[in-house]
Order: sequence, then structure tokens, then C-alpha cells
Amino acid sequence: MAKEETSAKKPGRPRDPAVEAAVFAAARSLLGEVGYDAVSMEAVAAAAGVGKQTLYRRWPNKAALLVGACLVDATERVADPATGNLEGDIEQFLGGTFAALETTGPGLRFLMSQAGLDPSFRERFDADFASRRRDALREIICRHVKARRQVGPVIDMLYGAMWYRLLLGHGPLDARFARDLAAAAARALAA
Amino acid sequence: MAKEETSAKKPGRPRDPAVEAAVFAAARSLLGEVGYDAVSMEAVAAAAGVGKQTLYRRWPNKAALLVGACLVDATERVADPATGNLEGDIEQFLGGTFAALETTGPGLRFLMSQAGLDPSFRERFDADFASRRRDALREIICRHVKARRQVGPVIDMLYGAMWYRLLLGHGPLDARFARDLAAAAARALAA
DNA sequence: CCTATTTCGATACGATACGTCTCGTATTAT
DNA sequence: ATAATACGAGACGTATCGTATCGAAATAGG
Repeated sequence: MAKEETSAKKPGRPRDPAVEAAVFAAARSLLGEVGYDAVSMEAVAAAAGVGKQTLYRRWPNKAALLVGACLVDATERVADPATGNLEGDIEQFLGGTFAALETTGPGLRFLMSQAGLDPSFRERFDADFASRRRDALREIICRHVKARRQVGPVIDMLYGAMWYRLLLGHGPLDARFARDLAAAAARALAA
Repeated sequence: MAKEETSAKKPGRPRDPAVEAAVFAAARSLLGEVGYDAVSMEAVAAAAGVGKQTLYRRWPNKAALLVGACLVDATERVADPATGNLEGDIEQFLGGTFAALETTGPGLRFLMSQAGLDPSFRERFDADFASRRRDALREIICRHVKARRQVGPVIDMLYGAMWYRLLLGHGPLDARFARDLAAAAARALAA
């Protein structure tokens, strides 16, 4: 065990370090354009300028490749809001989150879909990503709200509304939606 | 136009009325067991005891068949609430919806995941299933609420919270959650 | 310098599933 | 009786996944 400490003692030709970045970029681009089903491994290989066997040498299957490609930049950063009141803080936090989705939206939508399909990935995705976002929003809300009893369901409603629109695309994720959600949440949390 | 008034004047052999129910039952069962991708049309045909061409004679593709199977089930099993007040009606509608998820939850989770992966399926799933469920909830809410402005976002929050928990599994979809959501929605919609 | 080992791009290959097409049979209206 | 349609069954073409193989290139060890 623990043979990877020096990271390379193998005799043969080393792996090209540029392959992974090229493959991930090609995969994210294709995923955002046509969706998971329509992304073929041959298209990824062609767009990245590599052979198909190189893909299967590094990733066990198509899902693992695309999950890896989307996970590398899923760690988005949303600035901490400070408007002074509950509704304003929620609106600013959601607005920043929605703005980040302009670039990371397709990848995150794919990751959530994968979470719905794969129970083991679901656990990791919730623990490493989704639950941390909920905690960030919870901390903002709890600055203003004393009664913590209703905070949990409201957080699920806010993030749920975001994912619902991200997954189905039946409505925009824009500043107005952030304002409407913040207003509804503030009324729901009012003592 | 409007040829379906008498429902049948065509010469040939009529369609077997038992086929649709058998196909939908087989499709829902397989969908809950193995997931969208692993459900093959040949397996549905075999489980329902029909020929493959019979499936393609009635549904244009696999996606339409599975969406139809789940839509029929959802509309049949969620009763129209009549408690007399907004919060009670929402709670009863959500409670009935959550109860139906005990059996249909896995299948619906697969369908929503597929919607996130496949843009063309996303359109069909929203138009044929999700938007109809939103309309059903909207009609219930609009019996009590005059100001229609905030109804749309609140519907996205309610159904969003349901799908969020169904996909990630970080919290239960039980009667208490239905009550908490109904209470929050009623406060958000209060004039 | 020489050999073993591994990666590289390229491509042939088997397996699987969608959706179409055909076949012979059964059932209905005219 | 005839035309038209639905039925179960299954062959067929196309597409994609994932595997296997090939010659060339790159690296470590002797």
C-alpha cells in the first residue's frame, strides 16, 4: 500500500500531463451544448485530440469522466452578503449564486442528475457540496431569525426552487427570481 | 379537427383496452427497479405481454411511454383537497403527493435525473408531467389567494423542496414536512 | 546503447438497445 | 366478402459503449 508517495516509479512512458485538462475542457463544453446522452466518448476524444483508449485508460466510463470534469470547478464562491436585513441578505446571496450558474449551471445540473441516479455519488455530493451550501445559507438566515424551527424547511424551499428551475428550465434563474424568493422566504420566517 | 367526438369510426380492429394499463404497470415497475437507462422497450413489451410494435404504435418513443405511465399514476392517486383554508389544502395536497412517492418515488427520481441529462426529454417531462402538477397546485392555491403575483415562485418553492429532498435524500418526505411547507407557503402568500 | 514497460493516437470489434419494417393472424365496419 | 386496422413476434439498420489490438514514441534500468 501507499505506493503513490513518490508518484512515479513506473518504467514505461509517462502520462501526458496536458491530456486531462484538454479532456475536461472538451467534456464540459460538449456537456453544456448537447447534454449527457448526446455526448459520445468518440466526440470527447476527437475534440480533445486524443485517442478513445486514452479516455478509458484514465476513467472507467463516461459518467466518471464527466463527473470529474464538472467537479473540478464546482467549488464556486459566493460573497457573503451584508445588507443588514433578512430579505436583503437572502436576495443578495441567491443573486450571487444564480449569477455563478451562468457558467457552472450545466455542470451542476449534470452532477445533480448523477446524484439522482447513483446512491453512492448522491451521498458524496450532498456531504461535500449541497449540505455546505445549505449551511452557508442557514448561517445567513440565522443572523436575523431567532426561531430556528422553520429555518430548515425554508432553506429546502429556496435551494429546491433553484435546482427545480435549473433541472427543468421552465423559468429563468435571474435577479427577479432571487428577489421573489427572498420576499417569500422573509414573509415565511416572520414572527 | 375534432374527430374524436364519437371516439371510434375506424374500420379495422379496435385497440385492446387492456394494453395501456398492462404497459403502464410494467413500465412503472421496471422504472422503479432498474432506472431509466436500463429499462429497455423489449423488456417492457415482454413484461406487459405485448409486441414491441404495439408500443411504438401508441407512444412515439421510450421517453413518452415512461412519462405517460408516471403521469397517469400521479393524477389518479392525489385527491383534490377540500379543507376550506389555504394552509390546510396545501398540506393535504402535499401530503397526498408525498404518500404516493412511497411507491413512485424511485421512478420519478429517475425521470427527473433523465430530464437533467437530456434536453429533449426535459422539454417533454416538463410539458407532460411537471407543469401539469404545478397547474394542479396552482389551481388549489388560487382558490384562496387573489394576488396571483407571488403564486408562481411559491409553487416552485414547494415542488422544488419536494424534488430537492427526493433527489438528495437529506431529509424525509413525510407528513411533518408537508405541514411545515404548507405553513411557510401560507405565510408567504398572506396579504 | 539496448531492452522492457508504459502511454500515445488510431481503429477494428462485440455487445446492447433504439426505432423501423415485415409477416401472418385476428378483429371490426361496410 | 373485403378492406382496414391492431395484434404478437421478430428481423433489420444505426448508433454508442466499452474492449482489444496495432505500430510508434517515450522513459527507466542495465
